[in-house]
Amino acid sequence: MARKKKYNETEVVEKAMHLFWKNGYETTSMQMLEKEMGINKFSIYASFGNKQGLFLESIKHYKAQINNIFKKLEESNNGILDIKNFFYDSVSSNFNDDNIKGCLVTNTYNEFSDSDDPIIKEQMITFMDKLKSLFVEKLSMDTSKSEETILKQANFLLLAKHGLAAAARVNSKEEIEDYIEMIFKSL
Amino acid sequence: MARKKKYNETEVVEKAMHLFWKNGYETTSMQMLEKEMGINKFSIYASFGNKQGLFLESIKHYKAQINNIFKKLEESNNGILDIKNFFYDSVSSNFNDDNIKGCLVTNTYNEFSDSDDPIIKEQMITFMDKLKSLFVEKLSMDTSKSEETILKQANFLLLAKHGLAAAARVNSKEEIEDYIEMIFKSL
DNA sequence: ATTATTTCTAAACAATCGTTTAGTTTTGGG
DNA sequence: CCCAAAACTAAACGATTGTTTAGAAATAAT
Repeated sequence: MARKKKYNETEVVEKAMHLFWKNGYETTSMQMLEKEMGINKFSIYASFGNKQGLFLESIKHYKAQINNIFKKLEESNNGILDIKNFFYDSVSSNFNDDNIKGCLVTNTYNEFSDSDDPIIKEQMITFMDKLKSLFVEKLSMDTSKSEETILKQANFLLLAKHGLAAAARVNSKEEIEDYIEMIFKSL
Repeated sequence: MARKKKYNETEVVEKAMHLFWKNGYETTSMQMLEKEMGINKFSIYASFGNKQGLFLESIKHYKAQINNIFKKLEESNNGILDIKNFFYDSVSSNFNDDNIKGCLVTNTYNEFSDSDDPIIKEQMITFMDKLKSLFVEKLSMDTSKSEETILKQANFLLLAKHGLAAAARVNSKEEIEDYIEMIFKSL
């Protein structure tokens, strides 16, 4: 019927994701996105509506990308050890690529902690809730633990993961690894 | 010789500090600062040069304000327990005032982690270095610990403090307190 | 080949950013 | 009293933000 797009939408979303990941939502301008994605502003708006639409699509893409880490956590059966491996897996991308800073979801959670964008906020909460219930499930494998202990430890792990993502933005690999080891010494 | 200022500089800096604390540097606009400080843009520029000057003055004010927490940590002699109390003291302001989000220095550290503003960055590094050496000093009071263990634990505590400041932005008092207790279980 | 439809280029949009400037008001010293 | 110096008000600055629009280029179906 008409002309065909010269770009692949998932490809340009991935490039946008990396930019948001590195700089955060507000700091990333449409101008930067244009350059990084290699397409015109018009095309961005045609494909994703607006900046927020592109951002939400980037987060979706991010979640899909780290889904294999989650799957590994879900499918294994070694209790706390699985969580520890999950922590290591979560930061591994930070050491392979200098352009990556922490966890995109956690970064966004921090950036919008006092904002009131309901759509973005909901994305964050569901992510965190899923993580927490996974921790509870893993910890429950140790039948000697009381329900109260499990909830406390799950909370601890969630905050520790939150802190890990923050630390991964500025600290070295060695510091991060020492940190993870220490976290699991107390459990 | 001439007219006198109608405002007190330290008073307006304190108000600016709270705004930066809550929103971060970039998100806080001169317009918001005008309103919060109760003075005109012209007066802000006359007193502090520019936005960055006002921000640096806000950080100075922040450091002076939490200096008593540092002093308490320095002057006491109960080793690790002092550090634990320091952690509690560090987040206490978050529970008294809803307008406060985490630690201003840590927030700034995160916001500018990949920026290259040398002045602001140096402010952050000196703060973190001071904290680390204080941790080392406290941990060294336990003579049974090897130097390697001390350095590892100091690193852990620094990252934990970093994570705590991040968590204090979004988590509840109970979650924070559980987190602190868990941190010190492993030491 | 023509036509309808969609993509693209490029310019412009209003709003806001940090900053500056011109002009008025206040005030203390001669 | 008067004048000079500083502090105020308020408007404007150029640059950049996210978003929209007008028109040219391209393509599939008739």
